[in-house]
Amino acid sequence: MCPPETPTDFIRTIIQEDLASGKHQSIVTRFPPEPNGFLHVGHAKAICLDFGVAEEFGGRCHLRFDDTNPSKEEQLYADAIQEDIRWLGFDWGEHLYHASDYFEQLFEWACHLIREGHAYVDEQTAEEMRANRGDLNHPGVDSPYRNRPREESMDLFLRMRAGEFEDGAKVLRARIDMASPNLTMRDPAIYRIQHSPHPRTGDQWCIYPMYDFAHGQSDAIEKITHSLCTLEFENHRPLYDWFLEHLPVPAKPRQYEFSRLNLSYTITSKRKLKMLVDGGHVNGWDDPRMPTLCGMRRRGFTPQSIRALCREVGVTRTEGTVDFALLQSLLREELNETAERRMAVLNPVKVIVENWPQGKVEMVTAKNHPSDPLRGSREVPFGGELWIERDDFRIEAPRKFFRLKPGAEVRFKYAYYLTCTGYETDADGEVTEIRCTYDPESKGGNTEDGRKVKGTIHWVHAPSAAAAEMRLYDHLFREPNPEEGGDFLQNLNPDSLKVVSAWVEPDLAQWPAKKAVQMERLGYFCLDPDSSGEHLVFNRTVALRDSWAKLEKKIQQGSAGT
RNA sequence: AACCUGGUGGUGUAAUUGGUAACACAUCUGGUUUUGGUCCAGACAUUUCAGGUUCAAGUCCUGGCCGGGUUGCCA
Repeated sequence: MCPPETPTDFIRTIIQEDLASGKHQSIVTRFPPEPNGFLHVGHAKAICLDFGVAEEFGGRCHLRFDDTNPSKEEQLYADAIQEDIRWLGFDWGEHLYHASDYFEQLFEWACHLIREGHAYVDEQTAEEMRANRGDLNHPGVDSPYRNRPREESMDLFLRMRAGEFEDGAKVLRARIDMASPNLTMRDPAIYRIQHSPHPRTGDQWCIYPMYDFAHGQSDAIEKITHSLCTLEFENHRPLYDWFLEHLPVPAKPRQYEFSRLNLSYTITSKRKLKMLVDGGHVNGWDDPRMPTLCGMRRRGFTPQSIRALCREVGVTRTEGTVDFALLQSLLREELNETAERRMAVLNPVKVIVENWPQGKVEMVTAKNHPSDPLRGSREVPFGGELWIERDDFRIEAPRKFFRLKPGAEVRFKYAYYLTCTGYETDADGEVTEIRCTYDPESKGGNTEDGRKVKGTIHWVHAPSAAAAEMRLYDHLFREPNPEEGGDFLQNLNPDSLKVVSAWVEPDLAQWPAKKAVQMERLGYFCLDPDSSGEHLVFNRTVALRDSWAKLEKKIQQGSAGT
């Protein structure tokens, strides 16, 4: 067990110093999603940081929706976002806010800028603005409207609000420096005309503030002390500070940037995720293969494992890609402790026990957890007709294959030792039935003579088994970097979802939703919402480590070479 | 090419602020095991390069090299 380590990183160091120096009595952070899509693992890192530091330092964290672009935002997303944050285990208490709560104040501040000569209404088209902005190597050119009288800008801005102009006809710009080497400082647009109803303010407004004009001021209004965001906003920090300096704001929050989370085999671009959904490459935003929090939840990932991932990767300014295997490892670490064991056969082949008394069914005792006796045990039916994994039997087995093969004796876990006496095949050579004899002296899975039986396999009693659909997942992309080659859609893994018909032990027929289970030797599973009393559906959250698969591959390569 | 920014094992982080590279994942070796799981033991880097300061440099200085971001009326 790992001790409860308190993470330390450059942001926490800054906060500690600010607290120690008395710059702040307590800290306030915020998580500011735009309600235009679903949250994904990348957001989880920001959420863990924003809410995490607030918790650690006894401050608070606000949930604030950055709802400044009504043409893209919907209440549906805002609701889903709240559900996802709560699921991760964080709580904003009373502190739910919206940038739209501040529209009136923001508007006043825009007027203030105009009055001070720090903003003007531009009438250039978007194309003209772009052309006159210059580029990386050339300074921009002043707009012909840049030096118009303040009164004129004020009049126009008021009329913009009054709805006199069409979308895009005019725009309010901050008057900063068209020659700034930082492109975001070249007279950025701060208000645009958009005649679309807002989910919260309805048709009250037809002009909306841009992100840059809303974010820092919202932070100031809420007295945010540390405004944490990802690296792509670094270039915006001078503008963030510029507004705070030129406006009569009640506080001077500071922005700090950290690098976003990248996971191998995963994309976390809202736009591209949407392409996967719209293109039918996945079955919706909560498809268990999606890196969305709702998808991961459905797949069976736990909030703890995602939080553990965020703790492990830390907070820095260096950009990199975290191995997806780390998340899986953390998940297994947790589930190994918490999940009870059950048995299921995914790719069944029949076993007939020749010397088993006709029609007899015997209950054997199986532990619910291998190392935790407190989890108890259950009685599982065993008999003369069983299902085992096709893969646990070989007619001709490679060296070191410890499972069933002609003449070999293996342990049927918790039941008996069985020895393979023969098998049947169909016209294609496919094994249709395996015949065995059992040793009556081996009940429970051991004998008094103490003889060694290396192989142990799982099984399900055929007559009492329940049918279940098992959905087995693999990476959505076959390349660690989905962008490899330039087009992520070309790298989709055609085998990312495999659906199989399985047999499961009777107990699984009433398995509770949301409860993780380890199917012995196969992996961790959970019930899918598609499941019904009639039709069981399980998702494999993550497979167990499989060192045999590696060994076998090596054996094959070795024999191929000789 | 301008501005901003980053560079420590395969990957992600750490290193008492100048004192001789630590942790996790991954990989590989062994051992235990009624899950080829778990668990246990071990292996794997001269810190982007070149100089310099110093008794001592991943940490400081100088100069290269390489990577990322920025030219929305998106956030």
